[in-house]
Amino acid sequence: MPDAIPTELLRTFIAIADSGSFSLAADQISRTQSAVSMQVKRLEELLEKSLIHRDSRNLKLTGDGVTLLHFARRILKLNEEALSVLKRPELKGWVSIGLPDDYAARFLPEILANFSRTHPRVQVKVTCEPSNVLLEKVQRKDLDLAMVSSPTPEIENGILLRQDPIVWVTSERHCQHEITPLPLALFPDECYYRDWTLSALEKAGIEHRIAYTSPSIVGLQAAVTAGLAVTAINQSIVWPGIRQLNADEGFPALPNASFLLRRNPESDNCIVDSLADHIAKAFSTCSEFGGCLT
Amino acid sequence: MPDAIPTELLRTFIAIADSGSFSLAADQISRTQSAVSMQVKRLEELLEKSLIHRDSRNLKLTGDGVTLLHFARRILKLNEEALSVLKRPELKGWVSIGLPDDYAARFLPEILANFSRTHPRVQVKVTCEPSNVLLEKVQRKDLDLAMVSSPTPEIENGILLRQDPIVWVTSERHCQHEITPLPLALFPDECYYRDWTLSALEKAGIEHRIAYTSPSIVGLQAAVTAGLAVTAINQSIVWPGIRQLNADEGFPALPNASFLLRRNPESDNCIVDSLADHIAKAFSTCSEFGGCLT
DNA sequence: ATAATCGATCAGACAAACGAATTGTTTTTA
DNA sequence: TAAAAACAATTCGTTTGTCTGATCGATTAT
Repeated sequence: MPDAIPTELLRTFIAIADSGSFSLAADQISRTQSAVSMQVKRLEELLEKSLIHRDSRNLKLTGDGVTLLHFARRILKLNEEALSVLKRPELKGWVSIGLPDDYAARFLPEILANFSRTHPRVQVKVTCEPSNVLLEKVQRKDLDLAMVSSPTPEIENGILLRQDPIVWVTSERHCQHEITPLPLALFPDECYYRDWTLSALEKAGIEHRIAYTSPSIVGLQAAVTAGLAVTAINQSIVWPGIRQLNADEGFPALPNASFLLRRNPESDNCIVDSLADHIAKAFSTCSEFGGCLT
Repeated sequence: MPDAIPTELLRTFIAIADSGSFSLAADQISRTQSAVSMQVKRLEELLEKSLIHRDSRNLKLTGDGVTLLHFARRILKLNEEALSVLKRPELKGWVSIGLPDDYAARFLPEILANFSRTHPRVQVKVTCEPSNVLLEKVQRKDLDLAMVSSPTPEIENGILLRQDPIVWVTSERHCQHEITPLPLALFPDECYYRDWTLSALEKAGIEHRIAYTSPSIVGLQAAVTAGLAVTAINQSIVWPGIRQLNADEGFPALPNASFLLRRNPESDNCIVDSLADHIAKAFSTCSEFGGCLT
């Protein structure tokens, strides 16, 4: 049942670590030197550890001190972030974003829920199209933002959200992947994956046939889950009822894809900034999306 | 220049959100109801926002309240973690870990630095071998832990540290990757990659020759950086002076690999736990390793 | 040797926060 | 419908904690 560490004490501790002196830290936090000294004492008593080694002239953090400093910085950073989020003025307006429907189903609900909670007056227009169509729309300035799958991890005005390998998947309860010729469920035309999938199979010399096509992921999901065909999808959208096929089951490797956020440089208003930041942060910090929550 | 939010207020706020009542929250934090009420008032004045909507009978968080609650939980979690880390008893003893030398160079310095700071009395024995050799050593109980590259993301007694695609790399300043036959730098024998690399090239019908072999990654680094050959390595150990080759440059896709931490179930002492936790946490929270810092 | 700097410590002052009691409102029970 | 109970807001008096300012001892620079 440990007590919580008061934020003030941590702030002071950081000031000391940064300035290397109690007196300078005192200036920094607008307190007297004696106040700083007493705060350190309180902190050390609370943790029952020596944190700062006071030898003649120079201060030095102990091992525990260094450990605490890491935590202190993270805690204060969160604290400041909370304040800046809560203090920022309310945004009003709209922003347009596009992403493939498979990704939309997987990521959009959480992203939009959180975003619209912090920005209730912002309207988000969502467009679902294949990645290449979306990129064209961004070029033509029909979209502010696009979340796209790409064969390269870097594109102009784009930031990497996550590595997203393409994997073979089959039904959990069927063995379609052992049938010859291999029955495939594919997108019709525009999609990279179609080409990648087919050429990978050809190079590997695996006989196959296109058993099912659908312009939307929902169709492919149905076909694969029902055991009509196998397909290749981004790993991040693997859904319940299917399983990933490993290299040792004889399937050829597929290119590594990346999931990117592409920004229209023309639309430089703060609402677009805000949504772009929100998405980037979601992917770097949310465990659901492959990051971590801390 | 925002003030910091006192930890106490956040703790109270969480208690209210969890219990749904000021009075219950008061019990939970061992204060009176009036104290809770006043703390909420202080919090709302500090943030200049209404946080809790008091309508008849039921409390409900406002949008800002929900936002704050997220931050509050994260901050308090960090706070508790800091306390538990600093309060835990000092461990003494040793633990053995193995990992391929390329990963060792990339990840071990930071991991060991942090670990030995928090556990100065623990000695870590490090062994560098190819992944398959390490797995054998874990079987034979010669190692407590092993960090290995694997073609599958799941193995017995193992946890996934990160997806780690295998990628083609060439010198930043040379064009070895355009030469026919393609000059390769490879590990001698034991390594998966050697087989994967060669068979991928054969399937793709790309003429190649082994121009250079080395049992250690240092040798491959030298050969590739100097522009003597190209090779395939895990993406996470890409080093300065080389660049990744993309699918559109005609190179065949390679299997997706995973970077795993394998544990010897026999060695169940708390020192091993401690190092294993430390490594897992480093990969899930440290941006250097592909996670995030928060 | 003297002055200056630094952190620890003490005493007094002040303000912040608390507990207990009270009020007003709403919901539940009789 | 009245009474009781539950809940949060508020007030008041008190305590507690934290700050300032002064002083002390130790170390270093002049």
